[in-house]
Amino acid sequence: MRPVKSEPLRSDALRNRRRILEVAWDVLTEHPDASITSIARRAHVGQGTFYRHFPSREALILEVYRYEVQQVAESADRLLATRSPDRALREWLDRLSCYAMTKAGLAEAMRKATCARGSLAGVGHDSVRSAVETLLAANHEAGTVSRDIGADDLLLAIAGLWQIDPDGDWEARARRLLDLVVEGLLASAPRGPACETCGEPAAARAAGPDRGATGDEDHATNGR
Amino acid sequence: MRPVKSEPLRSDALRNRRRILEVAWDVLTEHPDASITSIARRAHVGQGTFYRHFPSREALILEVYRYEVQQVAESADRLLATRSPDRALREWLDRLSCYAMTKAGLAEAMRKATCARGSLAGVGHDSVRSAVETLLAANHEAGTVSRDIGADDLLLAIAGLWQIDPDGDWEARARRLLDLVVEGLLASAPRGPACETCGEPAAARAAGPDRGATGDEDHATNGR
DNA sequence: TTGCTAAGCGGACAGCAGTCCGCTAATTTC
DNA sequence: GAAATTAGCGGACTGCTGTCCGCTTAGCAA
Repeated sequence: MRPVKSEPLRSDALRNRRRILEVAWDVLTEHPDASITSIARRAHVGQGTFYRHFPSREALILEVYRYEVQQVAESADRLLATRSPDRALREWLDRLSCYAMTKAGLAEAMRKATCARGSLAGVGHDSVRSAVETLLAANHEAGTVSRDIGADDLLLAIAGLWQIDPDGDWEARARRLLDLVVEGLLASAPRGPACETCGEPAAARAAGPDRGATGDEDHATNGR
Repeated sequence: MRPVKSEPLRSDALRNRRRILEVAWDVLTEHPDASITSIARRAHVGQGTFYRHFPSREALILEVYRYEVQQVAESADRLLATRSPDRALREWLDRLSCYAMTKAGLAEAMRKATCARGSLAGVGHDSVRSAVETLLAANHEAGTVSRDIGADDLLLAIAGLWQIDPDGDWEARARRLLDLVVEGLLASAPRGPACETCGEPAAARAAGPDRGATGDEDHATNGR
């Protein structure tokens, strides 16, 4: 218990922690479902040591990918600065899913972490969650999404993402899912969804599924 | 392996199977996360026997609640007979979530079963899946939902349902989730939801520019 | 009834998650 | 530097999932 970084760790503890993370990174990128036991063994630490640092498998994985996840989370602000709130939201979701899918094991972790009921609000998700909150807030402000919809609701709606098999044609499935979710979000807009013909609040619709040039923004690749 | 009901079971096998199901029902209603071992023990069968009948925990649970799940699944037809396709879909989804929530342990099983990647297409889900297909087909026909959206997509979209804590205020959360999903579905409609201002349909935008009307179903998703 | 055969049994077993606790050694105090 | 104090260590242990395989016995044929 107590994985929270409270007081400064003792030197050997810090060394162990780092070693575990290194080994975990190596092992997990190759065998996403390697056992905790094997990781502990390869890091030359006892089970007890492992669990003191990472209370659960998901805690480990989220920590391993923390830096990179944070990158994605932080890109929300940049997206909001250069795009309309709805487009920003959609692109961010694309990035999130893309990242989760390509980083083998992470999707799994997200899934499990979300699966462990209640832990959604738990460890490491915080950065993602707050990113979602920021994006939603901007959309609330712009009137593109109903204020009735909170971060929890959105996270729940995209829960399906973590179930997609990263080895299959995840791109198409993820796109269809996000299309659907985003359509739903925009349809909830206080000003109502767009109408092409009379052009009323059509702006809301802008975030089309095609998303051609995502080019510029760095895709937060490769951490560490 | 081979839980598929192929040839008629030998009498003792049948007896064991029934006994396991009985015990499982009792135990699971009281302790939704009772261990397989304990169920096997209380049913006076060996582990091997248990696993021969039910290859996984989820298989057991889905079998335990099979009759009731089937009831829900079958209600789809009745709903379709008395309501518009979109209303039928929505009401059915409400029923499904309501049932899953109130039947402690089932939500859990659904979650796990869906969580175990790939097994979505697996055991027991068949009745639910085909109900979804029926409902979607009706909506495709009526033009209320884009043909691009298949049963898999919908099941993915409502994956969040199984994550909701049945002990919390699941009703509100489920409602918001389903509102969102259904809005998204209807927004994808080829004829689109009518525009209040000018009455024109918002048109085909939702389906996405690429891959226009592919026509038929069989999304040929999910390889492997 | 008796014997044959394979379907089915069940417990031993391997491997894992997660806990516990006596021991070790890093750090602090003098 | 030595003693005292704990933070931290690590492996034994519990209980679980899922597999395997030698034994039992249901079902059948004569």
